[in-house]
Amino acid sequence: MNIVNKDRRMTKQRQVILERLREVKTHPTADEVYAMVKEDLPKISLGTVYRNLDILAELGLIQKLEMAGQPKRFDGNPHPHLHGKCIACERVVDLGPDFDFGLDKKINGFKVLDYKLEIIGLCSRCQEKENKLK
Amino acid sequence: MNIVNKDRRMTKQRQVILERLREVKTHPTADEVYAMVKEDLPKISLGTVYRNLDILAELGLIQKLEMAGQPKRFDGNPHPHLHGKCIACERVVDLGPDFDFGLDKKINGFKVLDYKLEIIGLCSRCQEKENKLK
DNA sequence: AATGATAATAGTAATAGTTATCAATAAGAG
DNA sequence: CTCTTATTGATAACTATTACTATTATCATT
Ligand SMILES: [Mn+2]
Ligand SMILES: [Mn+2]
Ligand SMILES: [Zn+2]
Ligand SMILES: [Zn+2]
Repeated sequence: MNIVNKDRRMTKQRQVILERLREVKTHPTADEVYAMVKEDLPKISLGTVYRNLDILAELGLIQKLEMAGQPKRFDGNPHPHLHGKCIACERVVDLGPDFDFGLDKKINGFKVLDYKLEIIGLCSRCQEKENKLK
Repeated sequence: MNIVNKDRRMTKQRQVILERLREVKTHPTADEVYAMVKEDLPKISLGTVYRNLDILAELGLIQKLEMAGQPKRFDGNPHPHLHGKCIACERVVDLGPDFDFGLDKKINGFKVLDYKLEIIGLCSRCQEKENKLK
C-alpha cells in the first residue's frame, strides 16, 4: 500500500484522488474526478488530476479505461473485469469477471498479446425504463 | 451502387475518396486519406474528407474503426471482420471473420446489443523481424 | 440546353480532450 | 532543520475533430 519511494512521493492531491476514486462505483472521466476532488482541495488544477490518474494507473492502483471515441474513464478497482457501456444513459457499468480470451495464441499469423473488449447495450436500469413505456 | 437520391449527390470528391479507400488494404486515418486523395484532387480540404468519410460510413459503404485512444481509421471493406493492432509497427491488419459473440443475450442483467473487440499484438511481419534479432 | 433549388465544397475558426512547460512549492531522506 | 528534487498550479500548446459560411456544383425540372 506504500507507494512512496526514491522517485514517488505521496502528496495530498494524489492521496485524495485515489481515495475519492476508490469510494465510487462509477467510472468517472478526468473532468468528473476533477469535480469530485475539488470538494476537498478547491485549488487543485486539472493538469494535476490528469498527471496523477496516469501515475496511479501506471502503479497499478487504478485502471484507465480507454473506450472507443470517448473520453478516457478511470476505475478505482484495479482488478481486470468486464465493462458495459449503456447506449441510453451513457454510463459504464461493471459486468463481472473478464472473459479468458486465451492469449499468446495466433490468429491468422498474428500473435495475440492483449485485447480490449467493449460491451455495448442497455443497463438494467434503462431496460426497466424502456419496459414502462409500453 | 447508386447512392444518389433526393438529399445525397455524388461529387467528384466523394467518388475519389471511396475509390482510393477501396483500393488499399491498409486502414488509413482521415489524414492519410487526405494525403492519398490530394494526389487526384489537390484542392480538396481536410474537412471535406472528414465529412465524406462519415457519410460513406453512414451509408454502409465503408467502415469507421474507432480504436481506443487513437485517431479513427477507415476501412474500404464494409463487411464486419476482426482487426489486429500491431504494437511494433502500429499497423492495423485484417485477421479474418469476426467472432460470433452472441448478441441479445444478457450479462449480469445488462442487455448486450453490440461489442467492439480490439486485438493487440504482433503482426507476422514484425514477428519475423523479432526472430532475426536473436 | 438553360434554370433553379439546395447539397456540398474550400477555407477557416472553434472545440474537446489531453499533454507540455515552468517557476514556485513541499515531501521526505538524512 | 536542511537540502534535493518530485510535484504543483497556472497556463500554453497540441491533436483530432467538428462547426461555420460564403461560394460552387449537382441534378431534377423545365
Ligand atoms: Mn469497473
Ligand atoms: Mn479491415
Ligand atoms: Zn443505462
Ligand atoms: Zn507489425
